Amino acid sequence: MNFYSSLIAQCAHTKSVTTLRAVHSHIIKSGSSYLLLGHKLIHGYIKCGCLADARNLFDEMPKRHIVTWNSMISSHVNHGKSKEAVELHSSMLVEGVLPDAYTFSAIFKAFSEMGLLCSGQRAHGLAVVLGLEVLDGFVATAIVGMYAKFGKMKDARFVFDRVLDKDVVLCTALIVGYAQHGLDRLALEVYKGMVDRGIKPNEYTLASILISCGNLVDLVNGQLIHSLVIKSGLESVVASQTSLLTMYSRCSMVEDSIKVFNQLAFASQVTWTSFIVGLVQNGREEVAVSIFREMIRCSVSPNPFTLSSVLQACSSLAMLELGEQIHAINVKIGVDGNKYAGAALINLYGKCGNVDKARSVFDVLTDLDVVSINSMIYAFAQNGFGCEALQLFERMKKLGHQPNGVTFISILLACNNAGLVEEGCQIFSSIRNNHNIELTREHFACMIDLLGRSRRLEEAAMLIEEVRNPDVVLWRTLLNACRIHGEVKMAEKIMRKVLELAPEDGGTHILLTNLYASAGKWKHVIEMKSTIRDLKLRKNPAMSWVDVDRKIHTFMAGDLSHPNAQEILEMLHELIEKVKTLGYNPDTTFVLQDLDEEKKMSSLSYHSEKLAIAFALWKTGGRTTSIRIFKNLRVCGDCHSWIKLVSLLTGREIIARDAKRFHHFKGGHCSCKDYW
DNA sequence: GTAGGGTTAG
Repeated sequence: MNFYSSLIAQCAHTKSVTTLRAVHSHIIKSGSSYLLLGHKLIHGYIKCGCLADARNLFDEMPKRHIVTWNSMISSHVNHGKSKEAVELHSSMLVEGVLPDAYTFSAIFKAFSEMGLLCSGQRAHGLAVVLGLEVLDGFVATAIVGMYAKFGKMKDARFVFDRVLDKDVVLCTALIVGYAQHGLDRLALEVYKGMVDRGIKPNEYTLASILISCGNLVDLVNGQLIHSLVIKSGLESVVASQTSLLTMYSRCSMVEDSIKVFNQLAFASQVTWTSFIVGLVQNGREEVAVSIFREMIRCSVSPNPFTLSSVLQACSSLAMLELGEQIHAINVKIGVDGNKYAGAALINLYGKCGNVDKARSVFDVLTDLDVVSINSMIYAFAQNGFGCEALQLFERMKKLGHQPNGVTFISILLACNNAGLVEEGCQIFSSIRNNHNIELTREHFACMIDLLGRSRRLEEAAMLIEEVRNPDVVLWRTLLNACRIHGEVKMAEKIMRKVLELAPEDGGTHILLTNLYASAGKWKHVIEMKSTIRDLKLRKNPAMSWVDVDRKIHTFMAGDLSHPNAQEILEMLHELIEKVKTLGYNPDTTFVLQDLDEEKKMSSLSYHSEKLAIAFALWKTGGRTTSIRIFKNLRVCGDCHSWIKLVSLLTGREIIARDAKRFHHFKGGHCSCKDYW
């Protein structure tokens, strides 16, 4: 018997499973009783990490000791098998074995991981009855940790306060709970209390309290803790360094977080990620991208946190190509079902006009939530896919996800961009009846735009009256609607309002100038232009750019300085003549200058988007099926009808992003259905 | 013969 015992102990120590299994079968053959050796074998299997072997043997045991129950439960919790741990715990109670302090210290974590609050509360009750709740520090910590995970901080605090012999681990558990639920002042208070009582914080405590300092943008305390980290000799501990980085970047001290990162001896996956996250949050996207590349070079694999963050950077920088590479990484490391990385990818593809790709990312997400669904609705909305947005909106409700304020902004934008006026009105009134959603300025802006553009100007104006302190953006939205419908009188009235709010706003002056110009009121145009000059307001020059063979080519209206200007002009004139045979008739009302008809015509021909498209068609020959152009202002009506015909003529898909939205031109039609 | 706490996200 002793011989077997020492053999098992040796196997457990060296973690040699094969030998352990051999010893196990030897014991069976020898006919020895399991009563004593079985427990030893189970512990051996657990030490080797073979929970399945341990469980099989455990189930065969005629009598099971509390120590073995505890080991079985805690090892399952530690291996992320909380479901099995909870089941074991129930069978233990059914067999009439009372839990002890060891059982409790393990089982509460399993309850919180399984989201079983009621079971946790029942177990807490039992711990009270057995007198183990606050007398044993381990048990108290486990209970505090469980309530903290459920966000029940009052319950956590209630248990904490009654523990007489508090130690650093118990205090840290409470601090972490507060920090993770935004109760950072309470976290600091507990921290101060523990220090006053002479309990020395360790790396776990400092890592958490730094996060609270960051959340509070409390640089003073943050720096104080930083010096404590150094004094305690914890500089080489990764977690405290990670928290330091995060603290500095939340306090907008990017340079300090870069300094911490550069001084690190070792960076874990989480450290790299935290650094990248901080850089993106502080608008340092380029640096974030280069750090990400370095992380990959150092063979540190990214996780969904990293990927979603660097994808955000790609979105801001419109780096579609890098985004596509990251998409490939998502698939490769098997996180393409992750909602965080997925939502970031959907945002990127949506922003770059690739709705099909956004949709294919969305379709493989495993765990949908409101935010990831919102991303997809927004991608549809941005690109004028109104019906698809509405369908998804219906589906989300059927799946039991409550739409939030962002959902409604996206869905109203979808209605707006697709000209779905009635649907938009219906949804808007449904938000009014839904008391869970607070109507914001953005909802009103969308609705005013929708009504205004469909010529329901009075209704739009009434809506503005409902907004408390309406801002320039709202008035300007209405002003733009007046411009579209040539409502000069109303526009002048609104103009006065706008100039009260923002007397030197350039955009407003330009809007009114354009309105006068399209109504042919050239006298007023001249007056406005001199006002604009006096105010030193400059209109942004119209500009388009196109990415051909990974190089960006920029075009300004009438600007023929491109090295290939000759070829571009030839292509442009050829296109114009060809689309004329398809019915294109240059519409000079879009020329906002008082020129004669012929000059107007040539000014129209050299709009920046026409130049960019002509260039892309010439440069790519027949190589690509789609062309993507970007414009800083809105695409004009003449160019819009011209591009539609060019898409028909050349059989290419032309995707244009203007200042407001996407236009997908294909086979002579545009996704905006001529409503924008 | 067993046990408790940490850092990254729209």
